[in-house]
Amino acid sequence: MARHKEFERDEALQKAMEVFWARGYEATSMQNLVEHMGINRQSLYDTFGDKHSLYLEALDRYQEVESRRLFELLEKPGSVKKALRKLFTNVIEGAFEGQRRGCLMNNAMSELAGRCKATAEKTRHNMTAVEEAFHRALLRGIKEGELKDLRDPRAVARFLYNSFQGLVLTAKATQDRKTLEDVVKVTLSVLD
Amino acid sequence: MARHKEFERDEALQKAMEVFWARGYEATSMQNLVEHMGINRQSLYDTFGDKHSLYLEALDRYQEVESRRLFELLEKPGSVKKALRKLFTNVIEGAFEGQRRGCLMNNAMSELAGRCKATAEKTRHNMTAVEEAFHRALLRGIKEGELKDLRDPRAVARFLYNSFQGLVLTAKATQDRKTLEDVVKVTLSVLD
DNA sequence: ACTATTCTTGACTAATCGTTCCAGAAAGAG
DNA sequence: CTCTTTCTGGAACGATTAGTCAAGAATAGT
Repeated sequence: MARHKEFERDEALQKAMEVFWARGYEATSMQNLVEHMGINRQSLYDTFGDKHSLYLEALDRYQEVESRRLFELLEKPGSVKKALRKLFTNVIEGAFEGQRRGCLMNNAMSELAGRCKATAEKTRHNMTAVEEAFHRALLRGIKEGELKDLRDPRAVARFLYNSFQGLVLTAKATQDRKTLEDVVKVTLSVLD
Repeated sequence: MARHKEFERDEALQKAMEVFWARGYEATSMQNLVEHMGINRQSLYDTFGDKHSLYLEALDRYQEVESRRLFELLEKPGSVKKALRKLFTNVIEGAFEGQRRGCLMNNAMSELAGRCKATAEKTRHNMTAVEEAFHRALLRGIKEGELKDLRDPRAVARFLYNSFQGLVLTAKATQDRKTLEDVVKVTLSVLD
């Protein structure tokens, strides 16, 4: 047969994801991708197809990697409330790191979901996954007696998802810690 | 002297705003703008400078027009809760109109605020204005006896802003009315 | 070693990007 | 009318865009 690839597909995809994450879809050029991914232009096209296909694959990878992180945090034994607070606090901390790239799914939703069906599909899938994770966490908190018996845990899970995405966005515009902490405070007060 | 402009500056700016609103900054080309604004390419540059300056002016115009609309809705005599519900419901309805362009400030925050100081500044200004409007509405509701004595109206106002922006975003990804209504239901339950 | 396949490389499309230039048409002031 | 200014339209700018081509280097199986 023939020779093997000289790069790891997953590593290259990871790099591509980071570029899209930081710059968005339109503002990212193939030249940017070639440079950051560290692979050749032709290899890029051979391996991932065109820019749009690569973007969609990057969304998939983000979904796998970042969702798993979220699931682990929420499913770890211990206080559900503390886990949720940790999650929201992480977003606040993100506002003070240099990049302020937000969340790739959030960005995709804003930039492309309105005019690209595939993107809308993937962000919707992400939404249900996150909502589901919140829902499971809430049910666990109730079962373990930490949370009061919420009237509608499904609605609260959706509410948490919404506030979470809102916070990611708000943290792009303001660096005022008090503002962001106020949001988290009131959001989580729904659980009391 | 010389001849007058053959177009209304404000009308042209309005058109430009609509294009940026629907397509975002990067995805909008000067060609798009020329076509939709209905003015000549050169006139565009003479009147508004370059693309970026035009975008910033479009943000200003959005701020003026849409904020006034928001203020009027919230300051109109009558139930504050109903006004808030109306505001959030409007966002839900927006999810079922063809365009799904969201909110220009929201889009700007997501696409540019992370890497453009001027945009960050303008979106931050918008945030404080909206937060302020929510705050005034809450105080009015309390004074008029409609709302209970919230512990921290400032924090609740920020929370409402955050949920509002979150909803605008969420409505880009999902068309499931129940999901969006669940979010509004729990969000507004904070006032009970 | 030979051959078949595939990877890598950099030059190369054609189109589009934001922006500018220029010539001429239009219109107010004298 | 003339003069002066401004608006208009199209052509053009160089840079960059996404994507392709062709040729050589590398490595597998035989």
